[in-house]
Amino acid sequence: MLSIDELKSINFFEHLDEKELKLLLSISRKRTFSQGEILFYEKDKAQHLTIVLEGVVKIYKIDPKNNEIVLHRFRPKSLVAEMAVFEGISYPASAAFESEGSVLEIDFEKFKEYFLANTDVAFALFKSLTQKIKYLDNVIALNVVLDSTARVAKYICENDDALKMKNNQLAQYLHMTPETLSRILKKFTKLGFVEKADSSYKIVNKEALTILFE
Amino acid sequence: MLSIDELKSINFFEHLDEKELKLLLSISRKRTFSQGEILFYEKDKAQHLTIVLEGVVKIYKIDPKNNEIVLHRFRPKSLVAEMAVFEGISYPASAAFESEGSVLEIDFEKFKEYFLANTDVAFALFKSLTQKIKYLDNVIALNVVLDSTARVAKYICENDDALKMKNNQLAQYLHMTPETLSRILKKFTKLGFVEKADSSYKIVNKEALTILFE
DNA sequence: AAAAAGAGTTGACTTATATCAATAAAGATA
DNA sequence: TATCTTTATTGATATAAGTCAACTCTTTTT
Repeated sequence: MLSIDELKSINFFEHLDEKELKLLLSISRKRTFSQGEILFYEKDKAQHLTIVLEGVVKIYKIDPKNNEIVLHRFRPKSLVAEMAVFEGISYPASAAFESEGSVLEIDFEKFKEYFLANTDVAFALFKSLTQKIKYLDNVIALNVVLDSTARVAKYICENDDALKMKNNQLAQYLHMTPETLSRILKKFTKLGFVEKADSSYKIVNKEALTILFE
Repeated sequence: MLSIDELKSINFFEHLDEKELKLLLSISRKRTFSQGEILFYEKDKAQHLTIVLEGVVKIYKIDPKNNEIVLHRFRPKSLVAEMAVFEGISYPASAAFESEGSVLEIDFEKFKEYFLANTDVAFALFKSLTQKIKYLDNVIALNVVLDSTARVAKYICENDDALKMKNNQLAQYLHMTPETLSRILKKFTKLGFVEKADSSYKIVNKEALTILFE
C-alpha cells in the first residue's frame, strides 16, 4: 500500500537512506479519503504528523453565523497542522478534503525520537514552519488589515488564476459575498482597472490596483 | 557590553557550552532603543536573527485608513520575525519599541552555519516557530472569524489583565473603537455577564461569555 | 434551437461598526 | 477642595458590507 519510493518522493525525507526510510515506513500509514470527507475537526487532539499525498485539503473555521472561513488549502506534499502536533494541543481549525485524496500519518512520538535530530529533516521542517507563518501573515494582511476593495485588488494582482475562477468561488476565497465582489469588479471596470472580455475579467491597469492595497 | 552570561540566560542557548557561547558572542551585538524607536520597517530586508532582551516590541501594520494594527507584542526573551530571516524575505510588518529596551542581533548566515545543526538550538527554534503559528492562528480566530461582541467576550475571558487595561488601550488591542468597546461592555453589564466595580469591570458570568465565542 | 439550470448582476434594505460631537466621569495638579 | 486634563460614555449620523429578491446573462441539457 505505502511504498518506500512514495516516502522518498516527499521532500522532507529525500535525504534519508534506505534503512531510515524503512524505519519511517514502520511508523507510518496511508489513509485515503473521498471528496468532502473530514480529515480532522477543530478541537480534536492532534496525534499524528500528517502529510497530504494526493488531493486538496482545506483548513477552515466556522464563524458565529455559520459561514465557513477557509484559512488554508494544502496540496501534495505538504505538512498539515504540524504546529498542533508539536505543541501537543488540539487542532485550532477543521480540515476536510475538497477532492479525493490521501494522507500519510506518522506516529509523532516515534518520529521525534528517531528523526528530529536529523539535520536535513529538521531543515525541511523549519522550511515548512516558516512558510506557514508567511502564509498566515498573508491571511492577516489580507483579511484583518484590508477592506473588501483592497482585498480584491491585492488578490487579483497576486494570483493569476483568481480571475479564472468562478466569481462565486473567488468571493468565498476572499471572505465576502458574491454580490460585494461583483460590485467591486464593476467599480474597477468603471475606473478602467479591469476589463470584461468574453465573460471573464482581465487586469488592464495593475499599477492602479497596486496603489489600492499598498 | 554583551556578556556570555546574558547569552546563557536566553533559553535558546542554555545548552551551549562556553566555547560555543564565545563563538555566538563573536557573531552577535546588542543594540539599545528608547521608547517609540523603530526596530525595523515593513519591507526592510531581514538581515539578523533578532531577540528581544529588554522592553516590549510591538509588530504592527498600517491599514489604508492609517490605523495602526498591532499583530504581536514581544517581551524578553523572544525571537522576533525569525520567519523573514529564514525565508530571506523582507519583513512583513514593522516593529517598534513600546518601552525602552534592547535586542540581540545575530548574524544569521554564520548562525546557520555554526548552530543550526545543534539539536537543542534547533528544538528551541521549533518551539519558537510553532508558538508563533499558534499566536497567529489566534489572531485570525479573533479578528477574522469573530465579530466585535464575540471578540470582546473571548479576549476578556482569556486574558486576565484585559479588564485592568485602560478602555482605550483594550479597544486598540481588539481592533475596534473605544466607543464600540464601551457599548459592548454596557450590553454585557445589562445582560449580567460583567459588573462595574469602582471604575473597572469584572466578569461575573464566564460561562455565558464563553457561549458567545464558541 | 429551445428549455432548463446555474451563475452573475442589480437594486432596495438591513446591520454592524466607525465617526463625530457632546457630555460625564475619573484622575491629576494646583 | 477646586480646577484642569484625560478618559469614558452616550447619542446621532455615516459607511461598508451583508441580505434578500428580482432579473439577466451563461452554460448545459434535451
